[in-house]
Amino acid sequence: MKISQKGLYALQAMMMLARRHHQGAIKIRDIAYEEDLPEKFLELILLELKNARMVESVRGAKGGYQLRREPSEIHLAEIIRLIDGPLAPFGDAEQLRVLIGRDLPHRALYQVFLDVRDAAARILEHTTLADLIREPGPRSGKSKRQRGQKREAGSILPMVVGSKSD
Amino acid sequence: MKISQKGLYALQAMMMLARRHHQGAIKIRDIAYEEDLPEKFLELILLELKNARMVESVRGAKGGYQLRREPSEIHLAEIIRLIDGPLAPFGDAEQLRVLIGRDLPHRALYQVFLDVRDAAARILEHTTLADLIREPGPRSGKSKRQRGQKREAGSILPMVVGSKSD
DNA sequence: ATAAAGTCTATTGGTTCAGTCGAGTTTATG
DNA sequence: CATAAACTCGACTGAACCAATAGACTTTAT
Repeated sequence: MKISQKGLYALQAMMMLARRHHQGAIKIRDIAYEEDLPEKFLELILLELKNARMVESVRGAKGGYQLRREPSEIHLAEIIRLIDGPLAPFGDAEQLRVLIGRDLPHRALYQVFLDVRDAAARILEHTTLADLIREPGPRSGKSKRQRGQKREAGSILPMVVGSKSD
Repeated sequence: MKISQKGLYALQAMMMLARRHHQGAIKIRDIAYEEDLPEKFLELILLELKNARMVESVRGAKGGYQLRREPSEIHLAEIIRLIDGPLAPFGDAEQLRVLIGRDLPHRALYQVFLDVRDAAARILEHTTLADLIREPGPRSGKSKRQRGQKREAGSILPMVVGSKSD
């Protein structure tokens, strides 16, 4: 799964709307300005998010966009699937399961692909916009971890300084 | 990370060479025929794999390609990085670490991206061609799991029949 | 010599990506 | 009720990338 520039913009816009969830409709222009996104392109993205019923629009003067659900009810996987397609690194999960069943010489390979997609899904289907908008800055060393959610797992692991892993 | 058709071809070709690792150089034509890959395109891919020192070529009549290392020493991540780039779903690991350090409003988002790439890396950097070429068919219900390697983890999990997960 | 094989550069047709334009519709407000 | 602010929607574009092909060239076994 590759996240495109458009996908990143969508995620940024949704984070911004989540941060201002209490403030009613936010103008496209304000989102574009604050997140530094191309306005016309953002317009297109918000339209898609609206058709997918993740946000709603208010038309006319004083209009704008707002989330249709609580930030804690919007998972990153939804947004990414909408804009960039399936989470699997090749094809989609259903297709991979078929290939694992039919293509004997390559089934082990497709099983690895499916394992990778499952690992990504486990993360992205459990992380919500609400998870992303707490602790805006690095202040306050210990922030309370609510409900045993994962998060920060990667950053706790010992990290070699010049790892150059990619 | 998205695996392209070209990336899949590369993985298939490498699996085929791993299966015949004992047989010396294999002709491009034979690989193309047996794996059903476009011959001229495969030629290009093998050249790249050669420049990356994963395979070596023998020129002239009786020539062909063969692995340069044992199948158990060739990790899927190497092949995928060569053909399709970094494992991260956006940018690469180094870049993400910089963004996590600098882009405070979005650091949580980039951390999730990094978690996804780490999850993929854990799988793809530990799976080798040797892992893929054992048990060609579904025969022999129990195959010996060597050295506590993961594998098959996904397929053991309870799977809802009509999951439609992507 | 020559046929069989890999090497290498160029090119092509198609698709996706990132983004722009502009005409249209809706609505708050004076 | 005029109008400006805002969303809606379809068309379009240039660049990059993808999958694949073509063809000339070099190397080597026999």
